[in-house]
Amino acid sequence: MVTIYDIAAKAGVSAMTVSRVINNTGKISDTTRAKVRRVMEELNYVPNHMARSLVLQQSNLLFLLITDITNPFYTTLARGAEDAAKKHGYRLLFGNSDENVEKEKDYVDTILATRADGVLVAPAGDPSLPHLETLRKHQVPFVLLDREVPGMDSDIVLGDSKEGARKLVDHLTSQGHRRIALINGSPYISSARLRLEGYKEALKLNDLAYDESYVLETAFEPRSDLSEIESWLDRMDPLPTAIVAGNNVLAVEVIRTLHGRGIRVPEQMSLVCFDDLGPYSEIDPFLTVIAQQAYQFGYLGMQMLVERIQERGESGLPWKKIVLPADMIVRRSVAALPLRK
Amino acid sequence: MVTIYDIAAKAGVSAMTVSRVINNTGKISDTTRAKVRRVMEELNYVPNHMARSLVLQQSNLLFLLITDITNPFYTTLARGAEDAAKKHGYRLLFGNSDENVEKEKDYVDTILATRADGVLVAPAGDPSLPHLETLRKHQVPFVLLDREVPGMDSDIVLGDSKEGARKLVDHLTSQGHRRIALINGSPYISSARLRLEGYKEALKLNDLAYDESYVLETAFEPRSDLSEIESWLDRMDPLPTAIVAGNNVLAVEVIRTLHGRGIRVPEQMSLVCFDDLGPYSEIDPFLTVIAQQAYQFGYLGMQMLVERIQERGESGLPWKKIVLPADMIVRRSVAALPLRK
DNA sequence: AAATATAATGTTACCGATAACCTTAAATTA
DNA sequence: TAATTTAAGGTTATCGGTAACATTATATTT
Repeated sequence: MVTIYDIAAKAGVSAMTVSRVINNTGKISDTTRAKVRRVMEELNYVPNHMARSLVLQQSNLLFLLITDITNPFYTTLARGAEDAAKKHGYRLLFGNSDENVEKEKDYVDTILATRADGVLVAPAGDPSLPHLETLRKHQVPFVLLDREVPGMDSDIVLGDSKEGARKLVDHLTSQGHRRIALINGSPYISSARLRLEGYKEALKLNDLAYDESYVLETAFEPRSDLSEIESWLDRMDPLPTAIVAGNNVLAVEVIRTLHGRGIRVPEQMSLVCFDDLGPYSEIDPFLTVIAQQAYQFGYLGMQMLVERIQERGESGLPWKKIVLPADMIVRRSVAALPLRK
Repeated sequence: MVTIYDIAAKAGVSAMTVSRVINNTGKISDTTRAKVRRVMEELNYVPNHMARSLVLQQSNLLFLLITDITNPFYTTLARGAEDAAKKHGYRLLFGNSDENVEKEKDYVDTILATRADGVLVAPAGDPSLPHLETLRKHQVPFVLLDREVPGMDSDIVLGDSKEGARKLVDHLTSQGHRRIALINGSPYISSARLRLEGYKEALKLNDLAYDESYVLETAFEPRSDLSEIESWLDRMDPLPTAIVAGNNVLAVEVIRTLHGRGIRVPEQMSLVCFDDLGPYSEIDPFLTVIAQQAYQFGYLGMQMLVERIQERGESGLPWKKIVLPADMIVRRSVAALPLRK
């Protein structure tokens, strides 16, 4: 590896002069600058980021931790974060925790070890608390995305999950549905809890009874094993006429399972969910969804993060919380039921 | 930031002893080890990865550079790479170049600067050559994914693009199609070139004339502006009865454009493409595709990369090339045409 | 002409860790 | 008992940069 000392020797100057040329600091004669530049090109010099960060005590690196890299919600969010980071001159790297608290911990270690200047975290869930505490303890600025973690105050960008769930249920009841089931993520994830709450509230407001057997709490990330959904469907008697899915992944798995049983959507079962399916929903605009503004989650979150970093912990501004609206897109996955009674 | 010197002072030992405890090297008494460990926990010590890498001359970090983080092909590939990296005890970070050679250069700089131990690269295209040369010059082991770059030999994982294109065209002709158009990625991308070649060859074998106006060479990544596709459709006279799309993104854009014109797929236009739409194709198995084994691209590529790294450039084994088969999944996006003449 | 300022560069110490070598006391062997 | 191992730990130099201070020659001011 070529170092500034190699450059210095070949150019007949001191290492410090090379450093000055690289960083455009101090006073350097044009002759020397040109000479050093030439030698740098000749030897293909690349600065050693680690040595630099070590002495400067900052890395200029930012991280984005997402929980499911195959989910269009998070990849769109990533694009937003990327654009905002670039705008502010930061480098952004991604990590994928796979909704797995262990992997998340590994990434937090990597983040601390590489002395990242800040992190955007979509936490795996409530059990992420210790990781966030670690970040806080080490004074790494972070902004949470999509999910709150009880016990941890911070800047955060959220979607209006409760309102979203209410809208979905209201839409279903407006189409005549009265037996409405919910398949949701883990109760250790704040957004899942709020969606359940919104669901319950909307049922009550529509004079519908809450039936525990109509609710399945499982995982937000894709599973190859659909048996949990299968047995849930077996358990419900009578079957609901409509299902609310806590996110896009669950919606897809429900559809797969239903298709396996020859149940068609929406003819025999209506379905709505949170989060769109990415650009691919355009092929066949089918699912009625709460289309969260994924790109904004990333973009606004990154903006808050950069502000925090640049403020350098001096002022201790209060934590900011952005709640993005839950907009419903009505498409074709809900059947209108004949009014009964 | 807590350092080993803080630990050492508080534990009443030397920094070297702390280092030994951390790395489980040398001989340390149980008493001392326990004492050091306790202090480390008390002070929430996290090793400084940069200082460590600086002296060890290796970072234990691997990178994966993809060109479109919103494309399920690449995210699935990323999952494969991740799993393989984890299996070998490496940390993996992601970068997204957005099919943009400039951004790709930034990432290459980051990679060099952080002294990554190796990189998995899906290159943006032929103009990526200088970046790869930079990596080579700095002796960073890398494995190419999905695309060849003329002028650069290396380990590589490819799909059988030519064969894939032939299969798609053959399938279309077998259904009676004789006017078959192609929308493809940039000719500066090897896979796009091979797909065009396969398309031409298959036309010839089927006794169909090659008509230049039936081919549109554009970009593989999503564009908000569909006017290029619009004017291509305007230009073709008569319209083709079927379109081959060079990847999933293009297929989606074609569908959007066609829908905008009230042209239905497959009733009025048949459509096939490379790469599946991720889990979401399961909702409505619609598009007939060449389903490349995205996960294997990442998994096998990572395996080759790790082998290269561990071999440490000593033996200079010949470059390895893995060509994954092009398997077609026939679904419903192709209409059977009545036989004419 | 002497005093002072300034441009251009060099020297030294340090960031946080580890390798390589060194020291010391206790344990083992001859 | 003297000689030799061994266990347990310390010292020093180094990785590749940069901040802070020092130096030198030239230019400017009085």
